[in-house]
Amino acid sequence: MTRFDLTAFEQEAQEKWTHAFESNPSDKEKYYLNVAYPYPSGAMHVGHGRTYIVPDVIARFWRMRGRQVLYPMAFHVTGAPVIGISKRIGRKDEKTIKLYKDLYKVPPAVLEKFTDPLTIVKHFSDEYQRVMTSCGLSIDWRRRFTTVDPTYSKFIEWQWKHLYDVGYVIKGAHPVRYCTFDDNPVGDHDLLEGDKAEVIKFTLVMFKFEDAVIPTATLRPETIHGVTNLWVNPKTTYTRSLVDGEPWIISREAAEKLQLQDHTVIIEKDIPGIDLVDKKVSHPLCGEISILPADFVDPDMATGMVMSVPAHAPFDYIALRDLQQQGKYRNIKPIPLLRVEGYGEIPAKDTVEKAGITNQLDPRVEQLTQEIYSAEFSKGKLFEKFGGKPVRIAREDVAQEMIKKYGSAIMYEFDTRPVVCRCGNRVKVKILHDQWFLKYSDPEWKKQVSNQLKDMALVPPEVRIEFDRTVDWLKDWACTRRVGLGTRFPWDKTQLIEPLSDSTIYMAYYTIANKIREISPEKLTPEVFDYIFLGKESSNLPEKKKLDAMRQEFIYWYPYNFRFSAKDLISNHLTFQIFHHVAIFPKQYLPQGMVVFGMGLLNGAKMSSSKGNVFLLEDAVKEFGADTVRMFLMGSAEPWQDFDWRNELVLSTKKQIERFYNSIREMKDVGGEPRDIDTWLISRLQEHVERTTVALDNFQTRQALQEAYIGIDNDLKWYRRRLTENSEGSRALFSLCSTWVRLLAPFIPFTSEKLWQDLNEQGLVSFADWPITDQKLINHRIELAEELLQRTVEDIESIKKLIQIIPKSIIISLAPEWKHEVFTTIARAPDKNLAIREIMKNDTMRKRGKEVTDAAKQCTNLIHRLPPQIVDLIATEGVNERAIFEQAKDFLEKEFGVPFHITDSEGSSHTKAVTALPFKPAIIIE
RNA sequence: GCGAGGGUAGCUAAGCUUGGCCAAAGGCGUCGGACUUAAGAUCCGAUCUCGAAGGAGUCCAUGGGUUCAAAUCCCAUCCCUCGCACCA
Repeated sequence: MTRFDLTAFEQEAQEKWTHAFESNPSDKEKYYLNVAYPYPSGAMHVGHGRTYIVPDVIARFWRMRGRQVLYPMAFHVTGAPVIGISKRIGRKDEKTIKLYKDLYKVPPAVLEKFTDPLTIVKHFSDEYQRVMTSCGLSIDWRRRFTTVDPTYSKFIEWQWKHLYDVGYVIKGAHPVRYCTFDDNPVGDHDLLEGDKAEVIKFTLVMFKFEDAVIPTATLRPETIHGVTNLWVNPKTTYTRSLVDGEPWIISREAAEKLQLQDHTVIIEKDIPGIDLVDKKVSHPLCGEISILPADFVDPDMATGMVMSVPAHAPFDYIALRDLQQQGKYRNIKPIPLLRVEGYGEIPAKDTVEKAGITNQLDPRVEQLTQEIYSAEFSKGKLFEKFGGKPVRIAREDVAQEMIKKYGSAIMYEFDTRPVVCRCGNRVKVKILHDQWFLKYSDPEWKKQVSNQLKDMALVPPEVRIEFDRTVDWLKDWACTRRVGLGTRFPWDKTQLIEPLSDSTIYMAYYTIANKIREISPEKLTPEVFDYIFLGKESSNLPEKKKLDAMRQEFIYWYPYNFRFSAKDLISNHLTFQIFHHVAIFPKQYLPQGMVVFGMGLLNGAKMSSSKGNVFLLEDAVKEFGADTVRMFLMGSAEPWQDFDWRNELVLSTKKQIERFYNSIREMKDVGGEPRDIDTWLISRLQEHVERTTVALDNFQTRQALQEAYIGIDNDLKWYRRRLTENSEGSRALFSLCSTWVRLLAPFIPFTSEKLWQDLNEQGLVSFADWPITDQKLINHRIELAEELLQRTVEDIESIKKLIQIIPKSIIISLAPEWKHEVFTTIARAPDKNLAIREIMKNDTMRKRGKEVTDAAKQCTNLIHRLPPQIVDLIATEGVNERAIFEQAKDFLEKEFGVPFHITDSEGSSHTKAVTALPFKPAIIIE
């Protein structure tokens, strides 16, 4: 007998599988599923494992159900991360070296070559394939590619030509976070500090000052009507600068910033802030006012000069109050300009006084500002003399008017500061020109995507809302980059197509990836792809025969049935890919469905390579075996839920597999005659098959495992208990073995393959027929009988435990016929509360009086406690309780070691006997 | 802040869509027993409280409400996770 040895099973199965999952078009109906391909810049951890094992289980399930299944894989190597990694390794950055050497276990000789970014992705692509294979993923590896293959680039060029032709690739200007030291835009991950900072658009209100202007930045241009003064920080040095030829008074920081925002700036001279105090400025909308000193003014915020609206801005109010308390500027009064529900005439005054703020540097002032800002924006209305419009409308109108008439400009600034690049340099806002966008804002395009979403299956259904919202919210997407790996942007060869934009329709590329390699890249003109994917004929197509084969393959596989990915990609990739599909492919080739995954935890904490909190997939496979890893990952949570990897739990999964293996090996050769309990076992099995199938149909891997493993295992426990002495069961067990192995084959394919062979079944279990439910084998009568027996045994056990006497005999006392009538009447009644009237219409019942009403109450109670199917069965088919207990007498006496008597409760002298109910006989222990 | 999801016994996790099968599945842990020279493994049993009869009491983030009946429906509050774009 072969011992349980997962490693041996793995080796055996791998040999048989070498080319088994290479999939070509056939007569069978297809099932095409794919996953977001990995970016191979590091080793796989168990979180990745689940991402690829879930689709594998589904692939194996449908393969067994007779579909032609395609599960392909490729590698996304586009983008900048590996560039950074290779640089860091090049300059011997300790943290990086440690990560790659110790955690990812890259041999020193290989690590040396990691100064070349392509070597990194090549190394880890191979490793990914090796580890994925060791997990038993049924992937067609002939279709593997990377996104920097010349052939793939040709495909991307074709895709982009289409997008361009329909006007979805556009050019424009765009404010970005920019590091002047790196001379590059910076993303969140490039930031040391300020990763939540957003770029905000300010209006510069231009105040006339001598021969120059003082620009003050504001989000609330409509409050110009309430300006009483300007603020200057007396402790800061300002500049007089020529901005586009016009003299502006701005902070030193502002001068630098404006240069990045399409202005030419020449600093003429410094002006100490103190020198500006008490000077006069004017604006047509508020007249002449003074510049006052205030410490809260930040020279690094926009222009470094602020206009003051003390009636509506808490900062302004407090600063002014502080000055006035010193006896200065007593003549300046806050000028209200709008009314907002819930506040008095001067909202800033109300809130500041209510909060008891005494100092302009109090951190709470920031909160108050936010509060008033949103209240006024949503509910505020300007006074009649200023037009009477709601604030949200007036704001836009005034800004427009100022730009048109009063020389206002736009300035971009962060909402929170500081924002610091990884290089240590301060990040600023720069307006990028020649920036290319994908026009996701296009209403028509959005509409097509929404419509397609309606036709798609989304798993779990809750994510639909999130998709809809994403489509709604999506703005234009900057789609080119200056650094990284990838395909050159066709309309500006100095730029590259950005990684999230070159990975949107590659699922179509998989269908031809193995064949297109035979054609040299330079022959792959857009016309070639037009033919393959869109069926568009044109003259001089090269290698027509091969193209035809590819066209056939595309038509066969496309559209894909399901795409799998983690939930964090909903707001970008998963939605992008629908955009691109609807823009390029006709309706019949558009995506059919998506399955969204949860995250992975390790011992309760989020898995993260950078924090070292990872468990490598390869180590897991070596330590526990591939089947164990698979079964654990599939069984611990449904795919869309977060799962938590804990070694001790994984270990118990391994024991379960071993128990399964041993069970099958013990049961397969048993040859006794089948009896009622075998009928029961096989009947129950039908239901487990049904439920497992439904669960997998719905991608519920956990639910499926509970049915297919625990459900059947529990039945077997009862079955063994019910066997008479010296019996190991019957030959019915063989059919259970065969079914059971197939049910678990998608989850634990290695062990299943081994057992399938032991059962002397033909071929690979990976391609065996998925079990189907046989209605003829379902026997409700016997199931009901066992149910009654199980419940009675449980009751006896719990009574025995409670009364602590050593029983000499046990009497099962059955309910009389009239109680069955009561039970049935109530069970059938649509309104259980009215059933008692129905019963009392019967003369013989009425004569029994209170006895009947009591029984009715008890029956109603019992009916509510029993599963509805059971109640139905009792009511429709009835139960011959006496026969059941007589037949099980031997079993019961064996179980409890005392003689059993089956009697009728009617006429019994035992006080307990009256408690007998249908399906709940009275139990008398003596 | 905005958007989405979630809070269930020592832990983990079903169930809540379609209120009564719910003291609430399964797993882990813990305790007891069997086996064993012992340990481990395995198997059996127990695991909210009370109870010498299968029952009762309290419970499913918190506080209200609807209902004969609520973990499940409604309202409010508190807490947690994820996404928010030039990044795979």
